[in-house]
Amino acid sequence: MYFCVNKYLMTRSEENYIKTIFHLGRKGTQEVATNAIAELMETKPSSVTDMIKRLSEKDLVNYKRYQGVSLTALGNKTALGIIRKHRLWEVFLVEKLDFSWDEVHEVAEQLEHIKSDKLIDSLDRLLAYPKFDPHGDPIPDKNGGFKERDRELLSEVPINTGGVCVGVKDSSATFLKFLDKNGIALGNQIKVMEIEEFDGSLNIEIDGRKMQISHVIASNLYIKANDGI
Amino acid sequence: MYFCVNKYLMTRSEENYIKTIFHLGRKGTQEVATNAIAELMETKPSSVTDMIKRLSEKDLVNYKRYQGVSLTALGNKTALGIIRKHRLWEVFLVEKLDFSWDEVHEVAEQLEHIKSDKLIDSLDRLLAYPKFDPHGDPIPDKNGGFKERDRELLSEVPINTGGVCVGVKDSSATFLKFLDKNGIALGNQIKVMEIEEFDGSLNIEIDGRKMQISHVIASNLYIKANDGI
DNA sequence: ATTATAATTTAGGCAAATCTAAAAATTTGT
DNA sequence: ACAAATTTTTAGATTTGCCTAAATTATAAT
Repeated sequence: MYFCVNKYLMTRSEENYIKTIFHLGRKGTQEVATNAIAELMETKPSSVTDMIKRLSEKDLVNYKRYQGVSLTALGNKTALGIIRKHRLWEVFLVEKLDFSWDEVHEVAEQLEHIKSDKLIDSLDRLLAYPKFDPHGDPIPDKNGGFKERDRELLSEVPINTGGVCVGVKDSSATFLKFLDKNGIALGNQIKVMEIEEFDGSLNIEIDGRKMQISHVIASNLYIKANDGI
Repeated sequence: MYFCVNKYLMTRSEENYIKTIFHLGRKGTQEVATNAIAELMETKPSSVTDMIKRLSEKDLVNYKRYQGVSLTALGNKTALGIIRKHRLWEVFLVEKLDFSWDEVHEVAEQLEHIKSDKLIDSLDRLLAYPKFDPHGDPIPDKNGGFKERDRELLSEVPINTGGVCVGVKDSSATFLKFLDKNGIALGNQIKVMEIEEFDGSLNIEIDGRKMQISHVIASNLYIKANDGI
């Protein structure tokens, strides 16, 4: 068993690398490329190599030169701890401090590095143990466990499918503000009425109101299909 | 007027130095000594000198070699901003997350460096604009204004004086736990019954209950004298 | 299969924030 | 007032985390 010896010894930067490697590792199942990390973190590949070596020393990642990198069990647990904190803080900001969902990310990026088990567990309790963050992403529990919700991209479902909007794939402020402007929010009932062959845009009915959205938009919205359809 | 150009460009370490210089500057009205800063921050005088030069470059402190250091108007405003954040977070931890008053300091030391005006102003609102933190220290408002509450050390008041316990001078966990163990808390009515000549210890009546406390304890408790006594 | 291209790593350097050891300035004691 | 003690600063080194430029390895193309 791991005793998280280094849990409180990690620097901010190390934590950010672990988080990034976790996110990139989700997509493909294979090793994460140095360049991919560098691009996402807006840093240089050489800096990434430096850091990977340090993380490797600490047994947070598996690393062989030129072969990419992957999280160890300890690294994975660490990542889930950071993501838990990030998402709980996001819920706090929206629920308790009236932030909008496009404002939370930046502040949560700072708050996720605060080190105190008691703090985060108390926050969890204050928020009544939420299962999802404001963008519909699942919040790991204190042991790092979480289940991906059963959901599909709106762009992937057939005509006449309806469901509840439960999440966004792109959670950039730009996209979220666009959704606000167009009255699209989590919890809305969405039904696909028609798909335009020409450009893939969709005619949808959202909470009774008809509108047209581009394929790009649809491919960034998750819905949970209604039962029995 | 200052436009706080550097407000969001300050490092954690710089902020900690500014805070320390502020606290040391309160006591005596004169310049703060390098050694005093080093001792309080548990660092070496040479490190302090280095940092002071950097702070001086940024116009946060007045500095002349060998002459000690003092905050500029900008430095003072910066310090008050950090203290505001620290104390608001302490209130949050106690009021919303059920921390005890001896547990808040460590976590608040981390939270005080989070950079977001919206965050701290919303927090202020959530907490209903508290005027004092859990140790009875005043919380600066968003412009840095605050008034020291009218209060006296219990050790300084004459026999038969009574008042409400409104603060502690030493807010170390050790002292606070001692107070908890002995049932002394902010809000208690305290009256000085007798002062022992030999060692300066005090017989007091606290919320109706009689007890004896040492001079050291009394010199770390603030009371607000009852009106009309 | 060999070359061209792309990805990754190494080498060497820089800034922040710290340290130790030594030098310089100030303060104190008599 | 002058030597001794104390305080403060300088000089030079270290660690983290980043950079650029050059070298190395892997991958893709013909």
